[in-house]
Amino acid sequence: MADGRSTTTIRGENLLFLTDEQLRQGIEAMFFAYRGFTADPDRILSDLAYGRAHHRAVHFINRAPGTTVNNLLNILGVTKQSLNRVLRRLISDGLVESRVGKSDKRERHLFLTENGHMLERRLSDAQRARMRAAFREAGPDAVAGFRTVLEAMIDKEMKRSYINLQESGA
Amino acid sequence: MADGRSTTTIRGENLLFLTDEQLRQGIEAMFFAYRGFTADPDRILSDLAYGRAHHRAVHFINRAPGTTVNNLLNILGVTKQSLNRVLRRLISDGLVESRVGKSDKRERHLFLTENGHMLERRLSDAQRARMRAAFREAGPDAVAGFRTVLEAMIDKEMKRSYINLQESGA
DNA sequence: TTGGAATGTCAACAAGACTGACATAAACTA
DNA sequence: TAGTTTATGTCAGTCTTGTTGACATTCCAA
Repeated sequence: MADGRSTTTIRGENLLFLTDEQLRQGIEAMFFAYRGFTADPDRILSDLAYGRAHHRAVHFINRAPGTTVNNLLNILGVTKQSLNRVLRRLISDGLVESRVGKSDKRERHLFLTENGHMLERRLSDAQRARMRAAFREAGPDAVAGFRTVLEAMIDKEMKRSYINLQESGA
Repeated sequence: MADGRSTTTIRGENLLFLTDEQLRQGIEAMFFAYRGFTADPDRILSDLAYGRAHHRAVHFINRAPGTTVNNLLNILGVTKQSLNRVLRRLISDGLVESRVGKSDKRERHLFLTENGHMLERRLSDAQRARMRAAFREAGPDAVAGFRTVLEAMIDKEMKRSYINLQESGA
């Protein structure tokens, strides 16, 4: 399992891409790439004294306008106390609006304000720019593979949230 | 730039994979996949009251035994004070050994102890298991694309650290 | 030999995650 | 209708991990 050669060939297939060495390289690529992935938004956020938590909230509220706090909680995978601190700030700063639900008045539906949309745009433009450059450099086939592997790596528990989001966006 | 169709075709190429919609999907896949990527080690770490910072330190000390604190700093991209706290704990817990440099006594060279190696193995086994499952499911061509895109996403500043590491491991 | 640069340590603080306890309002249900 | 569950918010306290500032030690070069 850990000698790096145990899965070289099984039933005649060439499984060299499953060696521990290849997996280690994948792990390190993931580590460094994620740093790059967050670097540009992080710079914008730190100027505003916001953090990644605010970025995530703004991103998903933009993606699913009117989402409830509870739904956002499930997507972000944090506690309500943690999310609440972030939302409170975004609301008091006028970036997010919270509306009491019509059918169920316990729920709060979340929307970006005009200013919220402006920040979301700034952040996603920066993040997309790097992703676009990477996609262009790698080419369409590599991009397809990238997506395939990432989706296979998503936790089963989160897969539904991810799929719902993708479907709603198409 | 943001309407999702502006880069559809340039010079006759089919650049549909560079639309804002495709980029957004890549961004969300990256977000959810990274959560999966860290989930298994995180569970092990929380039992031991360690965090991701400890995992990262143990990983890279294992990859480059005898590395100096300064070198580790560059790889991890945190301040020396932040790393120091993590290292102090790992050293006092007997997972990492720090040896004063022979030629330059200001430097500390870092090594995993027997126990350090055991923890590293537990963590990387867990992380590799998920990566292996994803790789196997996606197949070798997708894995190649995955690596290509990730490497194109790494910050220029960090590219050298990444390359050095990859070369040292081959 | 002395002053600056490199390296590492300690202290204090902040963001953002966590748990636990509790309050409120609304919805559901027996 | 009374009691329970659900959704949300808040307070308090803790932990990890990032930050800056201050400082000690060591090395090297002017």
